[in-house]
Amino acid sequence: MQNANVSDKTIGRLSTYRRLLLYRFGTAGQSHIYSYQIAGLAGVTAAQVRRDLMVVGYSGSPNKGYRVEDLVGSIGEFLDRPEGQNVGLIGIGNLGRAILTYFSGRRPKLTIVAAFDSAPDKINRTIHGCRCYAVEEFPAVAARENITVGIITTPADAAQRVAETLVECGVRGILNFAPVALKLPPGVHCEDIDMTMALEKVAYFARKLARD
Amino acid sequence: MQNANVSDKTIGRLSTYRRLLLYRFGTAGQSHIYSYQIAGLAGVTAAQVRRDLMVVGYSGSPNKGYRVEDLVGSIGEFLDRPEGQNVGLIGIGNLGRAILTYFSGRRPKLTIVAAFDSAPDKINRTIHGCRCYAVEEFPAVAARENITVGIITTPADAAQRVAETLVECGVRGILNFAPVALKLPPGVHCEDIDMTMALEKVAYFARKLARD
DNA sequence: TAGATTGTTAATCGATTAACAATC
DNA sequence: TAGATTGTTAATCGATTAACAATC
Repeated sequence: MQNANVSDKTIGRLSTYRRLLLYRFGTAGQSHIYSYQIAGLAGVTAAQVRRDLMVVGYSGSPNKGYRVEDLVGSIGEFLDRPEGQNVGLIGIGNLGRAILTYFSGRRPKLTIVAAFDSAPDKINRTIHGCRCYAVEEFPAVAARENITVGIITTPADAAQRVAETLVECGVRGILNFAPVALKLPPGVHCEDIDMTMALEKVAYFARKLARD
Repeated sequence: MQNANVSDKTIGRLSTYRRLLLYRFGTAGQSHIYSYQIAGLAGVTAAQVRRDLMVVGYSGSPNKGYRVEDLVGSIGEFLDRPEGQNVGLIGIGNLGRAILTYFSGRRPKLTIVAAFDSAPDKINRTIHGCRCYAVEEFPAVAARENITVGIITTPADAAQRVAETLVECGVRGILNFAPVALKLPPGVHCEDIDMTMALEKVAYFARKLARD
């Protein structure tokens, strides 16, 4: 298999490039784009962009750059599963609901097909087109809806237990908003988004920069 | 000035350690803790923890480890401004509202004191104890409330303009949820949280791991 | 062709890891 | 003391950057 281990950061940047191209393509509509133009939009170096794009196997043309349409297609072939992937969200609090709204229709190949919570008053409803279930129903729903990706927006103390359920049901990718380090077996990829940590970091550097 | 340039990642981990200690301290209540115990909770190595803690200038004791209470205090002295810092949020959409709720009362030294939007129907209200203003009022409110940190939850096309306003008003730290690379002058720290990118990354690796 | 770009290799940089000395 | 831990230095690792050859 080619490109057996591509850097986590490279995948992230490819996702960013594609979105910028889609946005740019819709408005400006230029047919070709240079690495330095993508770099300017994404806030990275042109060499970085070229190196990342080599990973997807799409070659640019010297002095003409990259064809926008083909490039978007190639990144899509590389990043997406053609038939799409279904996502389950666990934890229907304020953050969970915001994320349901945020991702609704944003990426055609990634759909949040079901949401789960342990509180009885939150289940058997529909939020932004997404059906809500009890956590106990996850195995059945995951199998029926073919859920391969999970988003955890539960409180910290419930996250580990939820993660274990997800893994047991065949989920290999987890986006974790709970502020705990999940203990997961090998073969499961977890991406953590810790908003409290991010805000404290920003506050620290703001304070430090203000002193100078 | 000692420790002139501490790694961005170190600051983030220190924030994580503190929260874990506060959580742990409240429930378990042990007076001392070893580096490997913190490491286990945070998902890093013990050597990493020791190196990070040296940055805050708090020394542990061989064979006894770190005093939990003193350690939390030392990290606080290092990370926080004693009188606290005020935060402004711009963009009162679903994500903005979720973040207002999420940070409400979570960190005593960091308070979101005002929210801003351009839509008339969203201003002059109070959401979770936070007053909402028109974006044009930002300079006046920021000066009055001493806002030094900004959270951007606007759509992508408004983010750069908003960021420039923040910087003009003396904000030195920005937490950016909009999926664009903000062009900022030196002396301003920006932390990006790109949820779409994170989900696409997770989906990619889930797909890749499922193939193996 | 000349010029500007792309693809590729070597050098640099920074953070992490591992090994060791110091300490209670 | 012996043992287990902490603080410190050197080695490793990986990603990024810079330099260069290839190409339209």
